[in-house]
Amino acid sequence: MPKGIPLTEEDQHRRRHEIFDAAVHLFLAKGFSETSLREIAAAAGVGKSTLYDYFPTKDDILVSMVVETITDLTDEAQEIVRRPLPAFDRLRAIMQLNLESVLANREFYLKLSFDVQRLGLESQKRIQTARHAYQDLIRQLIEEGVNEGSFRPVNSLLVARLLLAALTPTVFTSRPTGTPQEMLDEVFDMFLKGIHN
Amino acid sequence: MPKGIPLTEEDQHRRRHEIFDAAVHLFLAKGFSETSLREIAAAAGVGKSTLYDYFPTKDDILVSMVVETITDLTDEAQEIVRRPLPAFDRLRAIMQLNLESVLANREFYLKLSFDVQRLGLESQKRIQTARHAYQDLIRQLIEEGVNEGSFRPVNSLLVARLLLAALTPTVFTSRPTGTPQEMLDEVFDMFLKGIHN
DNA sequence: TTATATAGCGACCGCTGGTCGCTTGTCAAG
DNA sequence: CTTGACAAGCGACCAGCGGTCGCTATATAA
Repeated sequence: MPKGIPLTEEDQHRRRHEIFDAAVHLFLAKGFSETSLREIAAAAGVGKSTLYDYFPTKDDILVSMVVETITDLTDEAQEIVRRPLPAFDRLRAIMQLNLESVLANREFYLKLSFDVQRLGLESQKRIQTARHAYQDLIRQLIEEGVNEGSFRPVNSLLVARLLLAALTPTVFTSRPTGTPQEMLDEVFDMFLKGIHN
Repeated sequence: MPKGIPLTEEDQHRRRHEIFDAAVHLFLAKGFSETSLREIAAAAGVGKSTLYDYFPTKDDILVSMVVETITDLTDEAQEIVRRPLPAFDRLRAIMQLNLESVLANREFYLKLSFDVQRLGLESQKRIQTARHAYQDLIRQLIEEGVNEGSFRPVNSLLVARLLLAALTPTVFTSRPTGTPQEMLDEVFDMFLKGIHN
């Protein structure tokens, strides 16, 4: 409905979120590139070009979605980091949280995480920033563990990235070796003790 | 050039390879989805629909490329497996080989490995088969190590997948902690000894 | 000479993400 | 009350995509 009166900022946000939700729903159900802007517009109950009043490109909707997901996870992890527990237990708890997040966002990881990789440079940077914040949380935790003396003096950033890189492909495999929980336990055990005798 | 005489099987293969090479070249230079069939046809010096006489779809060209890459790597790894060395040394050599392959196919991993994830089910299966063969090589090596007593009794398939899953994201990161070789060494060390004190 | 089969092609199809100029509706100024 | 400016929304339109189809040209076989 065309209106002559400018939308309040709150209205704009609400509208934007309506479109966002419709898009996310479709992305998760059908995948990113299989969802057309025409479908998003129809689902959100607006015209196609109205989308462009709220998001500069289709990619941008995906970027917002990814950043939001990572940011939410980071916030929850931050809470764990603050607990008065040994680094080891907190690291364990964060990995558990991450597993649960991955499982809860199963469709996202299966259907959309790859689309993220082919976004433009600027989009990548926005996502990278969010991801680095999360990585740094874990990195810092590992450093605490090293200082506590409970971890060997490892390269904390590399280990943080390894841990995170291990989780998704471990859980979403065509040849699982157990339940996701069991696999996480094994992975964590591996990271702690290594495979060497 | 239209001809009434059927191509010999060898001619067909040669033609197919011309198209394949042109496509691979463009894929690596520009990316998969940024390369159009019209460009491939032009580069190969044939008409657009002639492509379809040699490849059923655009995706299929990518699948062939991926399978070929994995198969080549598997063959080289197979050679290492056969060496009369302790499992540990052979595992190390294979990881080194893998690193070199990843670095040699840098463009492929950076630009194309994500496109692979959104191929159709049938394409995925063809690639999976090739990848599983490679995984199983490493899995078997780890089992040998376990039997030798040099490795703890770990879940060999899970560890094989972890090793492979760790390599690419470790080497191709926006925050490297050293040269690829140094990072591989650290990763390998981590897998062997773990982070625990 | 005719019939048949092959190799190759480009016009064409439905679809995509993105753009542009038009319409509609409201407020502010004269 | 009229008019002008402007916000908001829209759908026709664009170039380009992967893929299809029916036609042409050519060579062999009968």
